[in-house]
Amino acid sequence: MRRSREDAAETRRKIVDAAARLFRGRGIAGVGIADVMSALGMTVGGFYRHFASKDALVAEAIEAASVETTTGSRAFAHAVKGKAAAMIDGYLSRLHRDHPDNGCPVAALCTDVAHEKRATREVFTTALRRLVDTIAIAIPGDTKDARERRLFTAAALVGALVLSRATTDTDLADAVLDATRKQLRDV
Amino acid sequence: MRRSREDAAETRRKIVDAAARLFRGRGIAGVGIADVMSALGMTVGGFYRHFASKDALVAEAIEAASVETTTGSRAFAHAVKGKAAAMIDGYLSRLHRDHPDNGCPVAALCTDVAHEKRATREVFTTALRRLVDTIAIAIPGDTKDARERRLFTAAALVGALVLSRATTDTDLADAVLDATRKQLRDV
DNA sequence: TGTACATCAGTGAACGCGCGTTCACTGATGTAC
DNA sequence: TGTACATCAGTGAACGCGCGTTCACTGATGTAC
Repeated sequence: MRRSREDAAETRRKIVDAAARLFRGRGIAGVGIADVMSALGMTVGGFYRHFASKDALVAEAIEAASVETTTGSRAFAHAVKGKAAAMIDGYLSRLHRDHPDNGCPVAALCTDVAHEKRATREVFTTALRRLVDTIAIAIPGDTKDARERRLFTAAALVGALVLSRATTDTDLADAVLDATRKQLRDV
Repeated sequence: MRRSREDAAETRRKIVDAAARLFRGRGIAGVGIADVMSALGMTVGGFYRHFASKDALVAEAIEAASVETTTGSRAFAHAVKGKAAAMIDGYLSRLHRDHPDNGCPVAALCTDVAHEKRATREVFTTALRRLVDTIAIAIPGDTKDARERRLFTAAALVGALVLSRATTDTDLADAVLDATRKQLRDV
């Protein structure tokens, strides 16, 4: 039956939130519309009152996850002006590694997204820029070197997290995180 | 009809080669058994004379791609003793970025693999070790710092390549590659 | 060396399943008067 | 403010499609004598 506009808007928000969590945790191909809707205790049919397609949801979920993780006081967003160490430690923490569903969407979906439609990849590109902007709080400056160090830091952070998650050898997984944390601080 | 043992062995090799190329290029979920077999001009049925399942093929394809890219004179394998620059330049080249199907399987499949079966993830872990061993030709030494720099370099290389591939903004994609190349050389 | 039979690589159709999407329907909400 | 009607959020089943896997079959290859 019909729901009030506020209820409908809240349902939409809940769909995006659940999708953002599920896609990061199990990959884009690993999550179906039915999974997302049943996470809210709803059935599939209702989904298409809110979104035109799964692709549209994927794009919005990445955007939401990106904003959520880089603004406010979430996870690695503990970026302190001119102090890169705190942000690096947060991003490369075991907590962040072990909870991808709640973490950086750039790290969680970077190879998944390579095979998605252009619109989705553009949202991902915006998410990457947002990550680099967050790093800029810790590594400020308008010099060429500062800009390069931000991009370099982004690459090292994402690479280390992704490799640490993919590895079954827990010693190696921890070593990648520790080595990257230490070396990045010295740069 | 039945083929000779040599023919059969060659077919098996061709299946692994085609799979290694296709999985890297289009992702594990993006490639079906029919795609792999039709790349050889064969039909699906024959596949199961050689492999027990798609999972088994995935594992073997990753292994093959890993060996192929880290030994001999392929792509980024131009590692020169004590000279990291050549290897870094090769790995972070536009050629490598624009041809994932022929490149490092660790970079091509790092988030895909996170949602695969344990056996596949173990093969991936071996591939990561092999990448670090290749880096060890350029960055040798048994000190703690040398070991850390190898893991750090692996993270930065993989992260930069993956981000450069995922980004739609070609300026940003190139900048990530260039910045990482430059910064890694200074470490 | 030659012959009869067993083996098995590859074919092509079929099966079962899951997934994205559609649709007729329900009944509460929103709106026009 | 009250009433009659239109709207539309959500249901649950169905559709179409692609994919991994199976299977009966074919005929060349390998083997036993």
